[in-house]
Amino acid sequence: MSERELGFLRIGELARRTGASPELLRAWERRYGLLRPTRSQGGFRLYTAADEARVRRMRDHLSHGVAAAEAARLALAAEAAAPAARPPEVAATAPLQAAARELAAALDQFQEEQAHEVLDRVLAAYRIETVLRDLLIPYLHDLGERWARGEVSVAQEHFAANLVRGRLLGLARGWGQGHGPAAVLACLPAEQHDLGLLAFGITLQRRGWRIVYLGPDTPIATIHHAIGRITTDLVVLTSTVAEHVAANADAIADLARSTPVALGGAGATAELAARTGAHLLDTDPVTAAERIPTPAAPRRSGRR
Amino acid sequence: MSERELGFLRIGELARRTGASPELLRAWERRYGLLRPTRSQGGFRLYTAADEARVRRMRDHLSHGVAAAEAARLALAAEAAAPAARPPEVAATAPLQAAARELAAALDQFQEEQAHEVLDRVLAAYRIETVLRDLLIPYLHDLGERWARGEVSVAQEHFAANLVRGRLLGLARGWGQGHGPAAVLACLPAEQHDLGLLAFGITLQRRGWRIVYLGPDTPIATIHHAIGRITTDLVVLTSTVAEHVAANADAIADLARSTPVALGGAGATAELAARTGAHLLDTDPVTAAERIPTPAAPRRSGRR
Amino acid sequence: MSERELGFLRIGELARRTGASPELLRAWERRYGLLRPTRSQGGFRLYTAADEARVRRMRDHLSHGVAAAEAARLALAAEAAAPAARPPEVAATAPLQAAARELAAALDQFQEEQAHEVLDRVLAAYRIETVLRDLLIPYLHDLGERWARGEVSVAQEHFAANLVRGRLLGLARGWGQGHGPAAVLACLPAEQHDLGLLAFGITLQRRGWRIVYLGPDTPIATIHHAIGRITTDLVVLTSTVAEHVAANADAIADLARSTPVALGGAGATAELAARTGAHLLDTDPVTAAERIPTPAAPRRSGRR
DNA sequence: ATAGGTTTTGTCAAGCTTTTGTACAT
DNA sequence: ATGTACAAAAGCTTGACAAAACCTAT
Repeated sequence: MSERELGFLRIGELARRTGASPELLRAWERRYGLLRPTRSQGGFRLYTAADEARVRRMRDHLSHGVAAAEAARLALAAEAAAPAARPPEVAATAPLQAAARELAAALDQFQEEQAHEVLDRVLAAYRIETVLRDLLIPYLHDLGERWARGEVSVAQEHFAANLVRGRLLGLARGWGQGHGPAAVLACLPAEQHDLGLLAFGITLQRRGWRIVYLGPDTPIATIHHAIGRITTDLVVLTSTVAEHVAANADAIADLARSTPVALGGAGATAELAARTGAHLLDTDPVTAAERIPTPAAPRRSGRR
Repeated sequence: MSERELGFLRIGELARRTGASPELLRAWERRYGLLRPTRSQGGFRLYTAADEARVRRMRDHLSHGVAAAEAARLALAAEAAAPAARPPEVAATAPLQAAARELAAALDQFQEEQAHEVLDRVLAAYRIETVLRDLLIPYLHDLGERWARGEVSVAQEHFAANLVRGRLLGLARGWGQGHGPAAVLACLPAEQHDLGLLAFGITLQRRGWRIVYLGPDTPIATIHHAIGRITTDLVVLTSTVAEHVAANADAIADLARSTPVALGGAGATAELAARTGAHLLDTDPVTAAERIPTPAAPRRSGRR
Repeated sequence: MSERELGFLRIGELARRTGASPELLRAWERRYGLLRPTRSQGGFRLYTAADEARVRRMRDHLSHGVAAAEAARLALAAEAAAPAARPPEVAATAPLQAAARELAAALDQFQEEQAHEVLDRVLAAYRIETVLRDLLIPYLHDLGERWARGEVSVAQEHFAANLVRGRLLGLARGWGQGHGPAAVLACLPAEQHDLGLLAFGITLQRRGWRIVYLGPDTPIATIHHAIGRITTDLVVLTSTVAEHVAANADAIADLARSTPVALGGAGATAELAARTGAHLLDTDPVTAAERIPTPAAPRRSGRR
């Protein structure tokens, strides 16, 4: 199970690899449903690597004296449990919370594949905004708290954050194209946490905005430079530390005189917003983005 | 060292593991009720890991000089009853009816965002089966009736149906994976309504089945082709028009001779089911899927 | 006797280097498409180093007991994976072609999981527009042609189309929200092929539009109803059959008098577009969507 | 503990089809 | 170079068989 062996095996090769005769493999299929190969155009059985693993488990159980029918049952059952492909009725009441627990469990164990699997499933079933607001942001919040309490190592936190960042960046792809109003997004100097800002940007983009993303630790001067080159309808700045916001208050105020500025993150207080003339974002990033009004909606005609 | 023992052992292997002869194990069962094995289809005793532990305790007592009858009593007494916690079932459908009204209002107005928002909320709180049976299927039914009465335009109906289809296909993602029994799902020729069939498939998948989905307007002949490539345990065909079922009755009967076939949708009548040798699905798709028995193990052995 | 064929090998030399006879190499090309040599002026096959490597992989798989058809598939698929790992984009479509082959192989075999795996991998590496234009649309086109030639059964076609539709509808989720211009999308009456229209809609949405999707087989009259309820900037109609367009020409012309209409699909001809006063979409759906101008771009603030 | 019968499970065979490397004619 | 043909190898299905393992009852 090392590499991406997407290929199919025919029965002879499977037999050779597992040490079970073709006749026996067919009997196991017929009697216990151990294998369910697809067929070639001409009807030959085609097996996958997963099938090979299952036969191995079967043989293993047999060598331990388990009767064939039971060995097959066990070999099959191992699959229902291991890949959490099917959330086994745990917490049937709140599927999304169950998914959050699954995600946490996978990431705590450095199980990249299973984490992606959970995210794939959830993204297929829910709107992105919901996944961000009700799954990923609470998860990241919880992760941060567990890290603060020492329940999670730096390695686990980094692993999880980077995996989530990768997914968010994937969702963000192409967010700068289109014709809507444009927002410039940046973390204030010294601020490294950009996941909330990414969620904000994704939500905003899905409401018709174009996003110019400057990311963590951005000097205010850089923002001036960006604004000079792009018609900008909104600048969004975030920081988790109020002191860092305060340290940049004058520059922010200066910026806010020429362009609408919104201030978010745990370090953004009402007092600082008032002082800088910025708009305060005081809810979760998704809700905050949904509340941003669209500037000067174009009046369209139905008549031509 | 622990989960391998989830399987059953036959008497020979139990004897080998515990050092007690099969005859002795049977005698202990008969005389002291030490063991209460389940039986295989053919009558073989099947023991669990708990049985193995009990035999070990028995032998242990015996080696300490305790008389057999007393040893058995002790070995049995050691077992304490561990009551299993039962997950509470949430079943209040009143909020779902409210959600159905919200959904209808949103879709009637071509409000995609609100419709998705309702569905996200409901899916986050209820089991998928519940959402399908108590929200979406009633909603679609109602939509159809309003369309027939001319209260809803084709545009509204198309818009709503396509949005719901998108959500259902999202929930369906990955339903072909796994190693459970496989069902091939298709609408009969000329039939375009596949939403009920999607709901059926999603429910069936969550009960361990694999789904191969062929969708609307599928010629019967092509199902033979699919079956030739996939080990198929069930074929499900639906149509809303009895005449369309009747027009294909011979082909369905032919199919039913080689594979179990179930017939659903408003066009599936008891008479047609009897005529074609198909199983009739005469409830809502979710309930119908829940009633499909899982083929425990392919019991196709050639006994005579 | 010949020009210097820089870096190219002829079949004899390739045979000598790889140990496969020329006849065998030709058979592999014919049966599995393993090689696609360019030709010399006189018709000789000219192979590259990549071809040689591919033959080596093929032989390697064969020596491991993999059947020839599978060995070829793997040898080809290896090309899809390797370059995809590298930083992406820049219109290198060769890996996408390989991915298309992988996708075709998976879907032909009703392998849902592997098909999703290919799509996940590609979507993680490329822009959606690129995946649509260079992978999915060519794939669907090819699928249609193979179906017409009888190389693919209706079951395979249905299965593939429904899986792709599920992915597209997933990508489309939320396309009706936001504040951009709105487009109403529909297939003309009798038209069931909506995948191209979905691709069109997704592209348009990513450029800032809002989409109202009515889907297959939509009566023109009902579009009026939708337009009456939504401020509509564009109506897009498609059909693969010119006769169906012609049959609705008057209604389309009527519609086009009050709202901009674009006409796409294989059934949309310049003549019909001219007759109905509709705009002709005569490229692939993605390119067509990218060429749609945004109506009356709002002049945004950013006072300077 | 033994006898007599049943179930389970690995193996085999007959008759036919598909796959695949190689050969040959044009 | 192309296309067709061919035959060996590998597979398929159905049906059957026998040894091992297990049953009950005496």
